[in-house]
Amino acid sequence: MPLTFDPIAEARRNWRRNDWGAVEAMSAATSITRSHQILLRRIDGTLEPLGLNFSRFEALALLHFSRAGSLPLGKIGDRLQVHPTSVTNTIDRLEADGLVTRRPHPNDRRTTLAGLTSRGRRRVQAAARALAEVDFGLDGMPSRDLNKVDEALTPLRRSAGDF
Amino acid sequence: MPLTFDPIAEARRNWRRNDWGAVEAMSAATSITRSHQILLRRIDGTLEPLGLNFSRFEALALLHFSRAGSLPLGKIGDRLQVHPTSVTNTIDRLEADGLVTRRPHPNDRRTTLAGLTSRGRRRVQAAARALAEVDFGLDGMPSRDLNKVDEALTPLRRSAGDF
DNA sequence: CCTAACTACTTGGATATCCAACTATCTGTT
DNA sequence: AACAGATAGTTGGATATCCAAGTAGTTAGG
Repeated sequence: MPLTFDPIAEARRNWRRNDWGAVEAMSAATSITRSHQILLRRIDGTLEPLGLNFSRFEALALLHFSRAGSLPLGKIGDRLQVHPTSVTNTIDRLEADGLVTRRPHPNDRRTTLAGLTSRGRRRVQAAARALAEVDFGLDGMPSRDLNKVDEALTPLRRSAGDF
Repeated sequence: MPLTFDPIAEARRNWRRNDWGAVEAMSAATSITRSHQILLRRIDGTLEPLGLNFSRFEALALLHFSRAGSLPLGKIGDRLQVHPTSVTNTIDRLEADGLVTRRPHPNDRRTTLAGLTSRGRRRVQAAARALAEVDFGLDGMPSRDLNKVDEALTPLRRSAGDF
């Protein structure tokens, strides 16, 4: 059941009334949290018929973009900013679905390479088409606003040491 | 290990090179996803010494703002936009920590009310102070940018039927 | 009334994420 | 050469979320 008021506007009023401070930051953080929730649901919904979710898609896309079509698991974690155990889990699932294969690194026996199968390559391309089709769940947002979001969030990502 | 380049800028180049389309939307969606990840980690880190996470804090704050200091579980789920089972889980934990209590609704025996204990009320106020202290993980972001994010994301939330 | 449809919450099962600890391997210093 | 410390990945344990299904209670139509 949809609300009849903007819950974030309401939260702003409540924070102000209680003198809890940092109203702008609270509001922005809550907006981001809720937007992420909306987007993730739409994106995962789009990918679900393809047997993927956003995490697995991101991993496949990364492999697709790589020269050799394969990368060390650690590299994947660095790029996607997720914990090594999450990479293990993601690649486990992709491997079980026949979309990637694990292979030992030729020079470093600690390292495992994940490589796209041809099935995986076809799948990630289909998934990219599907996501573009629905504008990543952002259809309806003018590209001016998309850029505003992007620009405004770049300093946050930089402050987290992303690059 | 921090990257030496912006992974989203890199993704934009890759999407463009592969003609995958919807570059602006991909970029914004990825920014939001990553920003959410950063914020949630900072916020949960701030709340952890208080025995809370963001979800539990949000539930407590909602109860604090309510007239009676108590709300039906379903109402909490509507406001926080989470699944009923998540509310059950959240309230279970808060109740185990002695911050809320469950009480039957006086008129509708299907309904359970969650109510703040005095411990819970003190806790949520301390948590709000802690979060304001660190500007919700957004410290360093100029409030102009905070407002830009907020404004730009409002149509997305509206499109999801939030209000 | 009484039954069918709806609503509120919980339980059980699946998935995704993180952390701590472990194994295996590599590297740099002595 | 040998060992201490770093690095790569996995396993086990904890938590949070969702969905499907179940239980209990309420409401509205015949």
